[in-house]
Amino acid sequence: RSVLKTPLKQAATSRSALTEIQPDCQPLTTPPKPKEILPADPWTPTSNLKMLISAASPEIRSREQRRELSDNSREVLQAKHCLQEHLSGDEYEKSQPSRKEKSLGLLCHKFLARYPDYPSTAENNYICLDEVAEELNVERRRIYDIVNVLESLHMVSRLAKNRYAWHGRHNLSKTLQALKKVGEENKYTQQIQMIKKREYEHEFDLDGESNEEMARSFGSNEHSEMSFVELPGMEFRAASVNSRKDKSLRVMSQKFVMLFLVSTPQIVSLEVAAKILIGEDQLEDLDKSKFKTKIRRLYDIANVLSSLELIKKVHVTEERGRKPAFKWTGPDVLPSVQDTKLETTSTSCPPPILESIPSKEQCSKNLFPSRGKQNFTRHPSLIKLVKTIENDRRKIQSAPTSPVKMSASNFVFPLQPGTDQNLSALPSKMAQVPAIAKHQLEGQSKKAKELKLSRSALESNQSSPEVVPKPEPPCVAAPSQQPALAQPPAVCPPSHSSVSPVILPHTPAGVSYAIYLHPSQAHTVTTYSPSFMLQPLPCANVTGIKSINSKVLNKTTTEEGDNPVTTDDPTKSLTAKEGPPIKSETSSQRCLKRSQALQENNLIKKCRSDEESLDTSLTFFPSGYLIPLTQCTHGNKAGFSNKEKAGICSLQHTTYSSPVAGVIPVTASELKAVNIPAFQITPLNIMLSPTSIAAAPVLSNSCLNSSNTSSAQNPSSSVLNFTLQHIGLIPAGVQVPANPVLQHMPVSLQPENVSYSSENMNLQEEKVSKNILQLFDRDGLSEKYSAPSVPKELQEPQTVTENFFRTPGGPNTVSSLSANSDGTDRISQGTLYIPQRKLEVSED
DNA sequence: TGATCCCGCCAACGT
DNA sequence: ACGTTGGCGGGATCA
Repeated sequence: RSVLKTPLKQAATSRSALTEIQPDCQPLTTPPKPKEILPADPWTPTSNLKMLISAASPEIRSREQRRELSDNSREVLQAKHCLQEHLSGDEYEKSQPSRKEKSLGLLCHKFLARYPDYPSTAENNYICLDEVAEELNVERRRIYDIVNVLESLHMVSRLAKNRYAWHGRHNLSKTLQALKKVGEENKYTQQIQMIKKREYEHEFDLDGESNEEMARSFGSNEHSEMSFVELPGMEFRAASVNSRKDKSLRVMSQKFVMLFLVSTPQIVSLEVAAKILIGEDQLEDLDKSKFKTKIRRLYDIANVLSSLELIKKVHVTEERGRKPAFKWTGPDVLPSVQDTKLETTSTSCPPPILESIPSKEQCSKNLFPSRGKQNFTRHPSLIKLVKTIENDRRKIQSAPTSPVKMSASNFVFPLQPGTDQNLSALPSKMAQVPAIAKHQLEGQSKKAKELKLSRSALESNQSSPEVVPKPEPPCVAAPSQQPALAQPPAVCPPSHSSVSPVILPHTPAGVSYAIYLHPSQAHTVTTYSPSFMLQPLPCANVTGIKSINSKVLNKTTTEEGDNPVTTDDPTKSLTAKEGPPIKSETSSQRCLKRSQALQENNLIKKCRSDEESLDTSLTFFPSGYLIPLTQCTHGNKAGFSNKEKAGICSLQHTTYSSPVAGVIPVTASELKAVNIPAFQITPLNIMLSPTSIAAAPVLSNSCLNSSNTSSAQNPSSSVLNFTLQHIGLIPAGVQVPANPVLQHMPVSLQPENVSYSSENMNLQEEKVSKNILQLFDRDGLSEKYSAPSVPKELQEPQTVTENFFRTPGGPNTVSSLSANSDGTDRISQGTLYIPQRKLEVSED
């Protein structure tokens, strides 16, 4: 009896079942907060279907969503109750959700249906886990599963406990690019090949040794540091302590995705994926249970990825049999390029080191220098510091974050006192700024203290702290050749104008850092630094190695056969070392340092951000995370030639030079005060907290200029400035532009959408101004203006693809697959060539 | 049966 | 001390 119940009650039921074990049902699961927002959709047997359908069409989805949101509330609640009552007695076998109805995939669909793929900045894109869980009638645990993988794709980001920000697919392409890069760096392709090869050999007999060897090579390979490609670590905080991190679903998810992006027929079997992922963690004995567990997790991930329509389940039939696998159906990840007009666009793994200016992609690639768990290595004091900071930040964040039941009101600038959004949202409200600012700044002094502390801590930690003369974070990879050139991604807190806030962890020669701006952050984040991420660029290893590898690979191919890979095999050695011995060492060290540096940077950033804004919207990126680089577009080699220039972030360069952003040449001195990150994004949308604004005066100005708006002109700005100055947030001389108007630019303005060609830029510019005008026109702004979907013209090709693949029943790739899978297919990435006997992919 | 993967215990983490 | 996250794997379902 307990079994059959209304869906709603189901949870309860199951719990009761457990009751035997656990008398108290509630206690086990975190008690659902009595949230009122009930499920917008009463669980009807068809609700799932409905959801699915709506999910299928973004338009419909959003429409529905809106509707639902609008009427959720009491009525719904009551309805629900009624429903419950009714149902309770029935024989709802049907509703008895057969397992499938409870599947993660479905749940994910429902989850996704709640949010638009491309949310406008203006909308309220917050996700409250409690609410969601309740509305979807699932335990929170399940929501975490979903959110975690979404997080790995940067589709959401955690704001505070129980709260996430929804970014939708805005960052997707960037993220994927970054992941691809990392995947390439990690040599996933090769690993995959190895595994396949191994399997192949298995067929014959070679297992034993082969395995061992595999393991060995594998191990060495990974050991090369990927162990922790913790790209995923979106969470900084967690980072500080995290222990579970490496196993995290997030990480796994990213890695999993990488596998797809890296492999040629973009099909990955669970088995292979599991092996690789396991291998990474530790090439240990391929423990059966471990393997099994891995597979389980992969299913979880696959389910949500499937819901996102990034992959789809297929079956690969090989001699051995039919193996479950997944095929990438997501957007093609372009190899970078298009944006880098000026630069060399090396598509596939260009050698970072030598590369003068890394393209955006490259940056991403560099993001995750393979490094071991060094991330965890940070100095204790740092950790502590981080924690402190983080905590502080959280507190701050959570406060303003109050539940705002805006669920229904998503859009629009909710004016909540104390929220930066308010500022940004309503220009007219600028008058309120002072008050708000004050409010927000309450903790300022405290923060300042912290900052100090943190800084000191940092310094102490730093073995050889370098003060970066220029706060500019270089987004470009520094040429490895220049050892001395460490690019300090320093972000300096403008307000304090401490010149070199960023003490760069001194990096070993050749290491450069890049700062990546998370596109999504643009809206959420305040101006500057917080939004970016410093990345160490792994320069040393890729280039040379790669070429070597390919060579080797070729060789291997030739030799390919039964012989297990022997040590002699160049491939192996390469794999293991990842380059010439000397180099490898260096590189590893670098990696380490880099990571440390990264962390430090992050810390710094955090501190700053903390200091600067109490704002909830501030988000920091953890070092380990892969963050799509918004615009590392024009690389500038020039910058690297000398140290001074080095200080300037290519990003900035880009930014400033970009028409869109409003080009404002920044002088070194200016740089001090200004911050890079704010760059182009600024024009788009920045939720500025008073503080943050203060922080990036220059930027703002640039933005304004570009938009024809002058900060100075806005009366509000003066108020703001006054306030800020008064409070001491900004130096007297500094002017903070009030450009709230700009903050809520339509999505299309997002950096990622900015095309790099001049024409496009112009286009964008136009668009921007238009938008701006619109903004001005609307006095209220209180209404959500329709979020402009990204104009096709502005979209990158991939985007199109993305859309395309969404089409139900889209092109089936079978045919294309077959092309690749014929016996001759070769691995494009230049890895071991492993004969693949007819691969048949069957879709379900 | 093997492929899937739901469910929820429970530990790490956070406050 | 309690709430939040989320690793993990038993074992139920599905195909």
